[in-house]
Amino acid sequence: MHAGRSFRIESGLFMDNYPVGDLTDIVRASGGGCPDGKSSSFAQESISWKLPTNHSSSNSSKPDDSADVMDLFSAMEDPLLHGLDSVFFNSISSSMAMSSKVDMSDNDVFVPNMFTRMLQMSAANVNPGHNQLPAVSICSESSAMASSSLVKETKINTCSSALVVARQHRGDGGMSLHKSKSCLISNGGGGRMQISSPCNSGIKRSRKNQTKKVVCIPAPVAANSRATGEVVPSDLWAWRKYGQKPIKGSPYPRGYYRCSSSKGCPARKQVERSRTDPNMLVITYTSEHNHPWPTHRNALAGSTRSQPSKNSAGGNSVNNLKGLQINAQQVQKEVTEMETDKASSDTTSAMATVKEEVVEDAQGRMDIDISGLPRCYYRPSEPEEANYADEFFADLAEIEGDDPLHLLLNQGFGGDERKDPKGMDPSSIFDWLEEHNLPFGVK
DNA sequence: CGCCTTTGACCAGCGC
DNA sequence: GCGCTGGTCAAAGGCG
Ligand SMILES: [Zn+2]
Repeated sequence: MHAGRSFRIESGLFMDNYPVGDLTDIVRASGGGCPDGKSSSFAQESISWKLPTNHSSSNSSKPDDSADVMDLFSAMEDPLLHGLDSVFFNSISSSMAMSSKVDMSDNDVFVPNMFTRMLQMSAANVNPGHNQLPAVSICSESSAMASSSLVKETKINTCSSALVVARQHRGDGGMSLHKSKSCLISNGGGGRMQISSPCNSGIKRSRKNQTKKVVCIPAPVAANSRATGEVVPSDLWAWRKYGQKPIKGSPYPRGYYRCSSSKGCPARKQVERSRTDPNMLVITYTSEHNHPWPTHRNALAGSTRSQPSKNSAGGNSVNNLKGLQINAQQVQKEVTEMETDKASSDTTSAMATVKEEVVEDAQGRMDIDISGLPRCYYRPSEPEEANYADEFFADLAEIEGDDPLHLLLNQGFGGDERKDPKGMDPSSIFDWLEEHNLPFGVK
């Protein structure tokens, strides 16, 4: 089986019509700005925040889940995560989100939400027009699926869009990961994504073997709509597009991006629209950055221009910094990191599978990826698993009250549609947070 | 001037 | 070995 990974995501909402093909916008946004010198701050603070891991019985066995979790987070420093972060933000902002479900394989999965509060925050202000709030859920390994306590509790109501983040690291040997089946998400030839477990150590892996993180996010409305030209999801890194190709089976082309922050950086990212739901973007991150966040988004210089005639959706992080806009629309996001190991071949259904794996993994170490989550929010140090989420949110709530976030959110949503579509960049948020001394930094 | 996007060509992996 | 598909390279052109 080769690969055909495909992913099917269904969401209840539809935002705009996206013209086929323009991933560009999306990506661009992703370039997000990084906190300039401040980035260091992230690094310094290690976050101990952890997600509750007992969810599914499978891994429940592990007493030390927490420990694992910790590790996981430690891993978070991974730059890749940053990208996710950004995504997260975008999603948050999403206004329209209705209930959505992500479906990989045949199983429909509903993800619980986290960050609810955040969303809520944004909700009110953000979308005045829409009452519904998007809910975001994160599935970490632990939480992976619905069961995780954390998630559940946090869940907010509103229509939620779900965010799922799963990350899997493969050990080199591959074996480290879980056992067999777990990791895989199978692809169908048709459109499903498959993640296979690294079990096979023997396999040679070339490109495919690289660790990949797949994130599904609702395409920012703005971003998509070229007409309006809006926002694109951005992550904190600067990306440069180096190719685009039509993908078999999908009406939408896939854009290939590489990190432009550092020349030697192997980080890559692929962006494509979900064939099933054009509103969803599937972003695949490959390789990690070999450098710290760009202090300045230099590369950006040109970025903006990227969409000359088309739409200006793309905002570089740079841009973002300036104008922070956050727009998000739906909040459904799914992230899965996996190694591509085709070898694993099991096919199972995707989501379900994924989830399980995640859960399972305790030993394998699928890490949870919170990556999707904004680090900013992670609180350092909290021992209790269950509560993390709540606390976390609580914090958010506080923030909410304060408004900084509001500001950000509002701005974002408010939409400057007019001219600067580019805007929303999570990164900006980070900056903001930093300024305000909000807890953030995960790494 | 620097960086970006676009786009066709080239290369590698995989199935037949 | 061939063809298909996906991923990357590199030239050309554009924008700020
Ligand atoms: Zn990089």
